[in-house]
Amino acid sequence: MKSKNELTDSRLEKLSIGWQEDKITAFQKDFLRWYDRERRLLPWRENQDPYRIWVSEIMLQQTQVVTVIPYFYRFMEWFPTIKDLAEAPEERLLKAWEGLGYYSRVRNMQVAAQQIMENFAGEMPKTITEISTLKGIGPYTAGAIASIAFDLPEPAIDGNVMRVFSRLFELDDDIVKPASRKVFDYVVRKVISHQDPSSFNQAIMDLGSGTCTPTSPKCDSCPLQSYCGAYQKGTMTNYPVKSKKVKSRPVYYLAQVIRNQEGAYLVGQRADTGLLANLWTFPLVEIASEEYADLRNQWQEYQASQEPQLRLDLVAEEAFDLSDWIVTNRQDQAVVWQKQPVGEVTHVFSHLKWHVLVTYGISKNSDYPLEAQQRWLKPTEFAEYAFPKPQQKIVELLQGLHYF
DNA sequence: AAGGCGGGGAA
DNA sequence: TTCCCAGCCTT
Repeated sequence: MKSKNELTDSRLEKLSIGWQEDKITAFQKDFLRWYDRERRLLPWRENQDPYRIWVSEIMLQQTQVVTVIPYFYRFMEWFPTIKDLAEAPEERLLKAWEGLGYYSRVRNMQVAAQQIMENFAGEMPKTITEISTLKGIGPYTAGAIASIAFDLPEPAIDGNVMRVFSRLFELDDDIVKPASRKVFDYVVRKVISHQDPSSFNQAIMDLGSGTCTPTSPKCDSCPLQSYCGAYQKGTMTNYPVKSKKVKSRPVYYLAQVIRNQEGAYLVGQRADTGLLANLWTFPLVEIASEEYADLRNQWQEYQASQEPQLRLDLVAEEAFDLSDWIVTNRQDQAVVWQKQPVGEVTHVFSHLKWHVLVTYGISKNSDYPLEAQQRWLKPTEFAEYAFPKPQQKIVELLQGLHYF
C-alpha cells in the first residue's frame, strides 16, 4: 500500500505537468521583475560578500528580519572577518548573540569559521558540497549561500519556500516531515532561474515574508497570483499542511537573588551543554509543582496583607527580627533569606515553560565563598556577561520593586 | 525519525 | 493570554 504522497517517479513527473517551458520562463520573468521593483534593502544585500550572507542566514534562522538588523550591524563590527570570528573569545560571541536565542548557532558558526581558516585558506568555499561540510550549515543555509553569494542554481528550502510553493502547486505534503523536503527541492529545481538564482531565491523570501504570509496572505498584490493553484481555488489558507502540535512542559524554579554588602549579586554560569548553555543567571533551584503552588500562595497572601516590604537597611544589621526570614547555610556562611517571594516571572521556550518565583536574600559576608562557576557581579558589570531572557525579566522585576 | 534548542510578533 | 513560526544538531 503506497501512501498518497510517496516520492515516486510518477508523482514527481506529475508535479511538473502544466508548467511547460514557456510558462516557467514567463513565471521567472514576472517574479524577478517584481523582486527588482519591490525588494527590501537590507544590510546583507549591499553586496555578495559570502561572510555577510552567511552571518545573516544563520541569524535569520527562526528569527525575524527586524530583530536581526541591529544584531547584524554589531556582529560585523565586532567580528569583521572570518578570521576575527574564528579567534573570538566565547564570552564575546555569546554577548553578541544575547537575546537572539538558539545559542548553539553562534558556537557552531565559530567552529565553521575555524574550519574555513584551516581547510579553505580563510575563504568561504564556493561549492555546495564544501559549504555543506561546515558546522551549523545544513541544506537550507548551504543553498542560500551557494545561490545568493555565488549565483549557483541551488534551492534554499525554508519555511517561506514551503509555504509559497505548497500554495503555488497545491502540495499537501506535511512540511514537518523531513521527507517532504525532497518534494519541494524537486519542484524548486524545476522552476528556479538559472540566469539569476540569487534574486530568485531572495524573491521567494520577500514574497513569503510580506505577501504570501502564513495567515491572511495578500493575494491581491501578489505577482504570482495568476500562477497560483491555491489562489484559483481559494484554498490558500489550507497550505502549507503541518501536523505537529507541540505543547510545552512546565518547569518550576526558585530564583535566589543574593546581594552582598558591596551591592554585588551572585550569578552562576550554566552548563556548557543543553538549554542556554554557558549563559549566566541568578542561582535557580528547581522545585516541585506543589511546593511552587504553596510558595506562590504565600506570596499572594503576603501581597494582600499590606505588610511592610523588604527593608534593606534592617537586613544589613544584626538586630532584625528573623521571623520573616529564612536563614540558610551556603558553604558554612549564613545567608539571610526573605521567606516570601518578591515576585514571579514566566518564560515560554519552544518545548517548555519556566515558572520562576523570585526570592531576595542578603549575604552578610563580602568574601562569601563561591561555588564553581559563580561570581559576584555589580550591576555595571552585567554588560560584560550574556544573560538569557528569563534572567533579564527577573532583573526588570527587581528594578520595578526598587530592589536592584 | 524524533526531540532539543529561544524568542518575538500576531491573533 | 494563547497561538504560530521553524533550521540544525544529537540521539
